[in-house]
Amino acid sequence: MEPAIPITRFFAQPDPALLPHVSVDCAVFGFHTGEGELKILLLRWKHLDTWSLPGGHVRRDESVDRAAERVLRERTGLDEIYLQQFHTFGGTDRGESVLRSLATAMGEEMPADHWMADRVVSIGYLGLVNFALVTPAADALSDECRWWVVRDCPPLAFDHGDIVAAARQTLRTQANYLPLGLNLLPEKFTMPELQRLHEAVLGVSLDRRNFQKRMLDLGFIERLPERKTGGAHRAPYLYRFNARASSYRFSVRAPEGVTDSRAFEIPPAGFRDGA
Amino acid sequence: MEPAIPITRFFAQPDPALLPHVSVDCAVFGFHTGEGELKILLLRWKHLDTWSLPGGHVRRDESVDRAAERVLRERTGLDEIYLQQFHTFGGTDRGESVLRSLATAMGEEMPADHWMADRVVSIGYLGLVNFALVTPAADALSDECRWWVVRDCPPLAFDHGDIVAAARQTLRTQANYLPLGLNLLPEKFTMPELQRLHEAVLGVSLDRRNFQKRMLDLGFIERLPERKTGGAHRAPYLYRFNARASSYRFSVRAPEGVTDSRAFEIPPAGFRDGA
DNA sequence: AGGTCTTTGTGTCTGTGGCACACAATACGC
DNA sequence: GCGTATTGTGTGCCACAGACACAAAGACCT
Repeated sequence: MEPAIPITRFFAQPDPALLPHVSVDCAVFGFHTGEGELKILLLRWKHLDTWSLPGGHVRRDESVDRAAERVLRERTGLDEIYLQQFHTFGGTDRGESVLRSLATAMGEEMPADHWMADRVVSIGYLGLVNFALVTPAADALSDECRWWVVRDCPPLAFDHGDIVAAARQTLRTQANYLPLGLNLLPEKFTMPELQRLHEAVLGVSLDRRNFQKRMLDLGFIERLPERKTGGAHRAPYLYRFNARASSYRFSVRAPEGVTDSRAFEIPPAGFRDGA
Repeated sequence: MEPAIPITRFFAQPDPALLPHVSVDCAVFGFHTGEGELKILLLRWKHLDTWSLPGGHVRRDESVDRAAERVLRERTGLDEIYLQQFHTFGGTDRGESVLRSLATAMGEEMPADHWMADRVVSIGYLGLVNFALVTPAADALSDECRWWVVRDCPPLAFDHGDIVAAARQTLRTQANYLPLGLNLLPEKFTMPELQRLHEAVLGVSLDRRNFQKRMLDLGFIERLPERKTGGAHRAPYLYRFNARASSYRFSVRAPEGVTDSRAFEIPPAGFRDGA
């Protein structure tokens, strides 16, 4: 894809194509159906044993949303990804000094007033992907890009720990009203798989029977005639998300994910049709 | 408060105390109990018949949250304001050329590469204030600062129309679970006043009896022995928000307003206590 | 003073949905 | 064939939202 970029470029003069002081950071979640674990995509910095979220600066010719899409395309190989902005992190010290450590470790020079070590406001994006389709790829500043089980996340650089915590909270609140599995599961899935996904996101155990009823009542999924054979015990039916659910795929959502669809609106109390 | 700042300063060299490319815009809502109208605070640009949201650049020595607080302190005279970040607007053209029109109209010079006309990513904040306590004050670039009935909002500069629309949507989703009136109403208020506030925010009419029941069930307000006399017809009781509700006042909230309190969490489906 | 009108305070009924829990059906291993 | 684990389906209870009835209170009229 991208041509290899010389490392020195990052510690040289400002790149005129990039907008300083603004970056995007993406908390990308995937779900491993076999293990039943929620995972997150992390990068390991070159020469440092430090992990962080995939992210990067915004190009002057792209919107912030597009920047997040580009970052994720480069890290995952996927072109269409569910992405949602969820919060912007703008503290005065978000750990920019990590970049100095990196430069030192790489034997590079970083001027005292270097633009990348300047204060950066970071816009957090929540990404949901089909685990099986992702091919993690490191970037110019990192050695490794791989999935981590969210429960066993390593310490993260900058304030990325806070960003992950906020992303997980966003995920939890949305789990009850959104077709969460739509972007995280393969096309066909079983009810137990969907349930384990919800349990991993919410961090609680759910009643099997009530869960199934609720999922079907939401009207997002439909049962197929086929069953999943091969496993022990009774063969579960396969399900898939229907057209109603699919209308949510790939859309970068407005504030709180509630602007553009009825499904996101929490019904008001005491509502009456009369004017 | 602030010393008067010479206009030319804004069109001179970059202010080293400010962080370029990043700004905050505040959608500040108030509720006029008498009129029963939801209002929003707007500024009119000097020499132009154009209105916009109060906002400004972020200082290098303050967090983004603090910047929003500072802007609102300057515009309203209030020190403690309910503020919540709700979305970041980062399109490639958010209407920065308005600033060029302004400079021209004021007979000022604005260099082609001027820092203020450069692309800006803006972080939107939702503010809720007690209407009666606000003393609107214009800033150095505006002639006038005043309340507008939200329904009759004039066209706004930049993409501020989108920002207001997003803020109103955020308000609507939160109206059902948050002590909305806590920050918008005076200390003591009647049930009809609270209801009119909710109706103004939601844009629907609500059943009086069910509304009262619901509000009391939420446990945020308590009835006082006093009644509001003077008006015609039966004198309504006065209510006030209790300690439980007050814990939400003045906190700049985390993503989607759901991170730091149970009250913001939407209960999961199929929840069970067992591990 | 009594009647009328409007607004507020309180209660009832019903439908829906969440949640706890029971039972039948299916697939595998012995 | 039988036991065990898992899945599919149903039932009852309770809380709550929503529709609606009726009583109480204050101001104004005659």
